[in-house]
Amino acid sequence: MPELPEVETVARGLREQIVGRRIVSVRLGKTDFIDDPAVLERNVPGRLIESVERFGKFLLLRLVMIPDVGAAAELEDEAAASLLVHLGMTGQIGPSAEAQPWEKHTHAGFLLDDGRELRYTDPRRFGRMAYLTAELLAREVGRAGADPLEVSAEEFVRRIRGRNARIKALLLDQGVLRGVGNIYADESLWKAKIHPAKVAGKLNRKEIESLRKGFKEILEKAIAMRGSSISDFLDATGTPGEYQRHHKAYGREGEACYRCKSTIRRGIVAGRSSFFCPKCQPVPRKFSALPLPVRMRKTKGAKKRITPGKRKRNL
DNA sequence: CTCGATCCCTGGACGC
DNA sequence: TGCGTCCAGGGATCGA
Repeated sequence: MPELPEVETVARGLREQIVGRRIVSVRLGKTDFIDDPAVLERNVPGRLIESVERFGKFLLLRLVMIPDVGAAAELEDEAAASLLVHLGMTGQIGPSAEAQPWEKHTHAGFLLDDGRELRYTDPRRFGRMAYLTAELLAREVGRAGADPLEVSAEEFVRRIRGRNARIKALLLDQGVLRGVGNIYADESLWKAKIHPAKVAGKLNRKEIESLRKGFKEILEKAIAMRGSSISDFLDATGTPGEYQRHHKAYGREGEACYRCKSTIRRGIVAGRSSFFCPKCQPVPRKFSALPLPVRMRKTKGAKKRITPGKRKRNL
C-alpha cells in the first residue's frame, strides 16, 4: 500500500513525465472517490500541470491557467489550483497512450496535449481525488501533521508527550505525522525496539529520539529503493519497488527476528495488523499477540515461505 | 482524548 | 475446477 516512500516514488516519476503538459480534457468512470466530480470536470481542462509534489501520502499536481488560452471565463476559479490524489490501498496513476483501452478499474483519465492520457486506476477505490482551490488546499495542509523526514526532535517529542494512545496509533495518525502507514510504522518500531502497543506517553526521551531517527532513516532508505511493492504497488512507470526485501518486521510473522532469532509475532494494534519481535520489543502487560497460525509453527529446517511479498494472508 | 465498531471495495487465499 | 467465505487496509464517522 502506498505510504510516503511509494508516493514519493510516484511523484518523481510523474514529475518527469507530465510537468509542463496541458490537460485537454477529463474523462471519468466511477466517481465515488472524487470529492466533487462536477467541479473537477469543469475546472481541470485547459490547465497546465506546473509541478508535481508529494505532501504526506498525497500527490499534488499544481495546475495553472495558461494566459490567453481562452475558456478562462468559464472557470470558477482562475487562480492556481491543485489536483489532489491519494492512492489509498490500490491506486495507481501514470500516463498511457490514448489509444490503449482503459483497464478494468481505471476511473479517471486526463488527456494531455501531447496525446497521452494520465490515468488513475484503483480497484478498491479507497483512494481520493479532488480539485482543490488554494483555500481548500490550505485546509488540507492545516490538518496534516509533521513531515517525518523533517520533524525535529523537539517537535516530535511535543507531539508525543502526554498522549495516552498507543505509539503505533500515533505514528499512523496523519495529523501527527504525515505519510507513515502500517508498513513503515512497524519497521520503525522494530528498529527502535519499541512495542507498537506501548502507550506513547510512557516513552522516554531516548526512545522517542530513537524512533524519530528510525523512521527517518527507514523512509529515506525506502525512497532510495523506490518503495515497497507488497501487493500491487507500481510507480508511475509501472515499475515495482525494492524495499519489501528489506522489511525486518512487516509481513514476517512466524519468521526469525534478524536481531535475536525470536519468532516474529503479529497482533492487532490500532485496528491494524502489527508485526513485532516479542523479545526485542517488550510486550506491554495485557497485550496479547495472535496465536501463530498452525502452518507457521516451527518444524525444523527450511522455512517454507512463498515468494517474498506474497505471504499467505496479510497482504 | 481514545477506543472499538462499521462502512467503503475488490481480489486473492483458503476450505471443501 | 468451482464456489462460498473470510480478510486485508486508509480513512471517515459514530457512539461509548
